[in-house]
Amino acid sequence: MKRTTIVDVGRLAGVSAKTVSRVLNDEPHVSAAVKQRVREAADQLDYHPNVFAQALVRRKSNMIGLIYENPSPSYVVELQRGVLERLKGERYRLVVIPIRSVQEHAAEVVGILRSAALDGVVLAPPASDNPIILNQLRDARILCARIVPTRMIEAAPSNLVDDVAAARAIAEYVIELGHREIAIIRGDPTHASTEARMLGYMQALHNAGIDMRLERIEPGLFTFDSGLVAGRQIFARGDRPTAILAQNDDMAVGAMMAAREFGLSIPDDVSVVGFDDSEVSRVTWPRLTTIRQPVFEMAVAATEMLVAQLEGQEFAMRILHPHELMIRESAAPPRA
Amino acid sequence: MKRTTIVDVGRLAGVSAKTVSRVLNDEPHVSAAVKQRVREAADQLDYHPNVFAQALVRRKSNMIGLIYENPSPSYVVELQRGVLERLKGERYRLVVIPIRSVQEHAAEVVGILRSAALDGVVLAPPASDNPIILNQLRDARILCARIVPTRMIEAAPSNLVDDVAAARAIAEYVIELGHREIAIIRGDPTHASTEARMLGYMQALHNAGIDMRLERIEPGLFTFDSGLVAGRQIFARGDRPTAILAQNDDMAVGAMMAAREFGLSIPDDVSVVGFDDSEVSRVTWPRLTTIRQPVFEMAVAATEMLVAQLEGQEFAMRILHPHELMIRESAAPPRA
DNA sequence: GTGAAAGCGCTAACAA
DNA sequence: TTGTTAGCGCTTTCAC
Repeated sequence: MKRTTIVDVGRLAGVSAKTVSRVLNDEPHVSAAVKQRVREAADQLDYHPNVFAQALVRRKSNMIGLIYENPSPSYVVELQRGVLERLKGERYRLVVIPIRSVQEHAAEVVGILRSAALDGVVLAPPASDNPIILNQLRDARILCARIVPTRMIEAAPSNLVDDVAAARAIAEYVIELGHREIAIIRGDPTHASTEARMLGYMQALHNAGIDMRLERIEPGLFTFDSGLVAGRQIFARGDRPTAILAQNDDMAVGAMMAAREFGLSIPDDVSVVGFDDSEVSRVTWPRLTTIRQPVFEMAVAATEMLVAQLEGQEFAMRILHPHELMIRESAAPPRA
Repeated sequence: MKRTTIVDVGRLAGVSAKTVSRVLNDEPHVSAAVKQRVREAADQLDYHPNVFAQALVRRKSNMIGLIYENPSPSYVVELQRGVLERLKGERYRLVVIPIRSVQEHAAEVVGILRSAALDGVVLAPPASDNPIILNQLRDARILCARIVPTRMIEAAPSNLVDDVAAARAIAEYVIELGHREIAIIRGDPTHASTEARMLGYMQALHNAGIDMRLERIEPGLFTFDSGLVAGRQIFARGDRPTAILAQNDDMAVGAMMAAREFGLSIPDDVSVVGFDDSEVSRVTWPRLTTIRQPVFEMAVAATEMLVAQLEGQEFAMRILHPHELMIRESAAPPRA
């Protein structure tokens, strides 16, 4: 029980293997008649090319990877949706490569990629920022495109957002609502966005002449649970803030849950805002005021960059994606 | 700039290519001294095997696919997490293959799989139920393991849940709370679970002597938006039910959102229950009473079955996974 | 426009 | 215990 090969097709069509290869790869210099005979023979035999034989000789696998940490499910979903959207109709396949902690396992990553024999990878943060990964990728000649890197911007195609300005914008919005007693829930400290967003918050607070007290800054990990824990910390203390800035939506939703545990209603007793505009921000009640980061669009764009590179076409080296303040119901002026 | 091959390693170690192959594949009959020399040479040259050459000759790609439709993000996330969990430390890679509509595209699926050259696939519903896909998979000799199939149970390894009993259980719970005016939001009609869950609901209602009125059954698609629409329909009508049974969590959350639009509070004015115990059920407020379907565990088990098949080991042909009623705060006795 | 020969990097089968 | 030979199925020369 052997599988049908190019030779079988050639035999049926009365041509050589090479000619079959030419037809199937749309190479020029084949007569129309032969073309058709070969096509029919291939159909008749239900021929499918052996992708390994092709990959072996072409040195190209037609597989790309998506590398991410998995703190926030909603973020990961958007990311994958974007990559797959761009790959639709393309002959590339997506291999998903979640890394528990990029920080800890950076050195192993390229080994994984090599043995997976990927043509290229889309790097989500914090892998997109990791110099070890970037250098090894370059050495191994694996192409990449990045989502929201903050360092080595020129090293590889990048999809950027202005995290600082975005964070400043949502903080300014909260301040304009009248809040001055504000707590912050930070993201994973190994992600560069965490510091960038922090900086944006601080600028807004500073400009408004608000003194941020250090004990009002809670650590988090971009997960719902970490937001829940941070929220409990915040509400357990005596001097309750009137607003919470969470560095992503999952943590914001966690903080909202904590508020309920303390019998606080949102936004009447406390306002909560998030970051990312992920799916969860639209399905909670009240719906979450947040900053839209076009994660889906960035994933599409990164994949576009990668595919274009692989095909030897022109591609953008960097795209700055706009953010947008999404005003919903989770933030309101503080009680008088 | 050629990549290093087994021959290069052999040359450095002073042995033949075949011996290198033996060492690297942990085959027996190699002296300890040679083994070490080869290992060192491989390290020194930073040798990585060419997986295509291996795949070509072994007829095995070490890649498995996960086939799913993507109605509910929370479901997909659990599914992937489970597969990846089992694959951790294994040399298999995961290729994700979302299908827009299995119903419509069943015939194309196997072409996709063939050209992707996967060793096997994990089939999530409704692909796990699709006879076209199952038959073509068999013909193409692609192994599979299934999650919650309802038909052709013996055709391939299956992970089952008793959807009917589970649905009956949650409906009984709602009835015991005292509800008699109950609306239902159905899932995607192309998924077999939709009918199974329907049946379970009906049994509970019937046993309690409750007459289900057809206009109280709303169609849905397992998505948040479809739940929102269904909820609006339900609340827009004059005779408001006191409880809603939604066939998954995403739709339940949509229905909760609709309730709020109508100024109804949950569970005081209306109880809502879901199905699946997905992440979203724990992050909404009130938290959703639902039926836990061990999606993660089923994905782990299905992957286990698949890997065992691929390795020629023993594997279970069917596992029945338990469901569990998760009582949270979204359902309560109706107002007196 | 078409085909023959060579080889991608590896392993199976056999030989030594 | 180790090496030799012969492919896996395809594409890349380079002839014709």
